[in-house]
Parts: sequence; C-alpha cells; structure tokens
Amino acid sequence: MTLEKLTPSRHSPSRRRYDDACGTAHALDLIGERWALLVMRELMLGPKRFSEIRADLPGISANTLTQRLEGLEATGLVVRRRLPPPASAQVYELTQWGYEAEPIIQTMGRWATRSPAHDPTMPLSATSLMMSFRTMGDPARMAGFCARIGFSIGEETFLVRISSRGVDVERAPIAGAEVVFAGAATAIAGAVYGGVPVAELEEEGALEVKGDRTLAERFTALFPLPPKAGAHP
Amino acid sequence: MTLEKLTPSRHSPSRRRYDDACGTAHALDLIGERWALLVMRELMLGPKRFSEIRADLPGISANTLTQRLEGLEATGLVVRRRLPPPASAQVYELTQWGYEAEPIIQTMGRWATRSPAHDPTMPLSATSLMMSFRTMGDPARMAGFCARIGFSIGEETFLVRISSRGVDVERAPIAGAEVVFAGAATAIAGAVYGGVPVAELEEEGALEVKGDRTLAERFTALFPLPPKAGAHP
DNA sequence: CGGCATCCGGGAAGATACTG
DNA sequence: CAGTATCTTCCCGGATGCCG
Repeated sequence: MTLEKLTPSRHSPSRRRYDDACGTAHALDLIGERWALLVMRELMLGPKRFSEIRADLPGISANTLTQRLEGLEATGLVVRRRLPPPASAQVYELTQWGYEAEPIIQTMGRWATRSPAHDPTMPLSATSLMMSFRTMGDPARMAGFCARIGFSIGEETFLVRISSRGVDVERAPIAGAEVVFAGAATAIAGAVYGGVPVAELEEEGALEVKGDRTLAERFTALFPLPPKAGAHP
Repeated sequence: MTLEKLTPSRHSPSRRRYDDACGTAHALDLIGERWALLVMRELMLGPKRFSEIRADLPGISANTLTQRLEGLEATGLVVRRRLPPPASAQVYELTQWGYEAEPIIQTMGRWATRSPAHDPTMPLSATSLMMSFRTMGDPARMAGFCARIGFSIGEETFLVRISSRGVDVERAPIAGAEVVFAGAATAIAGAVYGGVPVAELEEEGALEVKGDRTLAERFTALFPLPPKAGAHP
C-alpha cells in the first residue's frame, strides 16, 4: 500500500467555506461558526479577559473559546492586548470593524424575540442584558423620558442613559445614577421582560432597588416584547 | 456486554443549543446551523422547488438541504406547499415570520462587504444579486432616480423598481422595463460591484443590454461598496 | 426526476484533565 | 488564570439506493 490517502491531510482545500460572492455568505464565513457571534457580543461593551468571556458564556469549552478567539483575531475582528504592568493581564478587544457588527447582533436579537420558543427565564449574561436595552427600547415609550439608571451585577457596574437621543449603555461607575438595580441579570430581566413586579423580586431577595423607586418602575416598562409569530404562510 | 451504549441514542437531551435567554443566542438556535440562513435567502423572493434551491446553493448536498428544510419547517419559518394540479410540484415558501428575517440577511451582507477578504468575483445566485440591490442602494445617489430595470438571468426574470421610496425587487415579467440586463448573475455583479464597464462585458458576450443604455450605465453606479476595514483597534 | 433513508469518512464541538 | 492535550460525540458532506 504505497498509495497513502493524500487527500485527507490536504490541509483544508477550502476550510468549509461557502464559495459564494454574496455578502451574507461571506459574513457567515467570517462569523458563522458556532459561538463566534456570542463571543463578539460579550466584547461589545469593552475588552474582557479569557475567563470572563468563558464565565459569561455558559456552555462554551475553553478549547472552543481559544479557537474562536484565534479565528476572530486572524480575520481582524479581535485584537489581543496586554494591560499595563500593574495588572498585566491579557484582554481581548474588538477592532473598529468588530464593533461595527453590533447591528447584526441587534437585528438577530430583535427578530428572535418573536419566536414562540423563546424562553426569557434562561440564564443571561450581564452584557446581553445591557445590549438588549439598546436593542429593545421603544422610542414611543421613551419620548420625554430622561434618566440615568445604574446596574450592579456581580462585580460589574453599568450605566444606562436614556434621553431624547435614545439609549446609551456603558460599563462605568454608577455614580450619579438616579436609581440603581442590584442583583443577578436574570432577576433584572424578569422585571423588564418577564413582567415580574419589582416589589416581588425584592421580597425574594433576588433584586435590590436603590433610589427613585418610581423611576425604576417606569424604566421596566420601556422594553415591550413584540407579539409572537404564528405559522402564517 | 449487556450494557449497550445508551447515551448515543439519547435523542438529544439538548441538541446542541445555547442555553441563553439572549435573543441573539436564540436566533442562532433557530437559524444558526450551517446553510440555514442561505436557504432562507434563496426563498426571500418567493417560493422555490427543492432542486432550484439546490442549484442556487453551490456546495450544499441534497441530504443537508433536506435536513435544513425540515428544521426550518419545524420551527415555523418555512412551509411546504403543493402547487395546484397542472404543475403539481412541491415548493417551499417562507412564512410571514420567515420573511421578517430579511433585515438579518441585509445587515450581515452590508457588514461583510467591508471585509478585506471579500471576493465579489465568486459565483452568485440570481436571488442574492437581487437582494443585494435592496441592501446596497445608496439613497443619495438614488435621489431623483426613477426607473424600471429588468433582469433576465437563466430561466428567471426580475423587475427592479427604483423610486423616491427606495428599491423594490420582485420576481416578475420584465414587460415595461426601460432597460433589460440579460446574462449571468456574475456578469451583472461585475458591472455593478466590480466596476467592469458594461460595454466590455457585452463584447465578451457575457452580458446583453436591451433598451436605454444610458440608464443602464447610471444604474450600475447606484451601489457603492463601503471602504475596506483595516485592523484598527 | 424529486425527495428521503442509510451508511461512511472527516472534522468540529464538547468534556475532562493537565500544565506553565 | 490562561490556556493545552486528549478523547468522545455528533454534525456535515458525499455517495448510493429506494420509492413515488
């Protein structure tokens, strides 16, 4: 058997690409692999470390995360950076072009909330919750609403500013916020998307609201979910 | 060995889902499998038969296409319909909710054209070319432009109407078009996106333009590609 | 011919354990 | 903490064959 199978070791003549000039197909070549888009989602609010990403992506294996980060770095969507000496840790950060993928994440997220199978009680990362505020805010309900809302989730804090210009979200200290939600992302999602009364969550100890309680109630009503899709041809 | 491996037949305790309440993750559960979104793209301009889809998706296997169509049907994005007796063929059609996925396809397509690796000379289906007109039309350049452009690609014809309300595309007879492009989708893409002069394509026999030639030239200039992304952090 | 069932090979994803 | 090594599972793609 001198004739070994040469083809299999052919290092991927076309590493499973769609050979298609269509932009959508090319996008799938770039970010269509499993987990890729969710890794990018986790970086949308700023750089993160390997283990932070991993912790916020329940179910991804270290192995797969390594591969995705390598791939995204190779295509120019992510850069690996080393923090200055005091905390010389390595972080991953989106490039300019990487950040420009946010509309993809938003469009997909908005569309999927119409799914009858969507279950908003599942685990949720702090980043996805914050991103959802950018995506799901209803302009009509936000008209005339102007507030600074703080969120304290685990070790992180986020500041959400709502104004006539829309929703602005950043990972930042919550100083100056008129009201602060403190608790797990899932609990906050329950109040905003699940229709669970804030008071009830507080009784359960799942959520703590500090500051203007009325403002908190009004905030939770700004993000209506669209009607579920039926099987209409 | 009475102990057979029971786990493999375990009908997917969690058939590789992201257990994540985030809408984006759920969207990936619905349409994140390989080929799924491209199958939907091919149906965006109306119902198609199995073999039409297959022919327009170079590289998909019959097996995989069957699986994707079954999956999309199960989730309520596609319905299978039988045409009335004269041509009693089976076709696949998007549901209302399926059609609502078009912004996802557009957003991804627009984003990916910034990729340095994007190669617009690859094969392209007629549907993706038509969809790209909806996506890539530049409002500034279309201002005051009003025309009906016909396309004859293989067996199919498409009618594109450009007006102050934007770009409208449908699979329809080309009667009433002021100008008609006849040729392969790749050739037309060369004229519109590749900057190849129409006259040159005609000399090669790759394209035929019938009607208002000046209008044809103006049309090809309506769809500018965005600048390529650099690796800017 | 259109669509589906089945088998097979390769490779991606997942789980676990281990190392600098 | 930040990954690597290894093994298993299972998805994808190709080929073939059945059946309407």
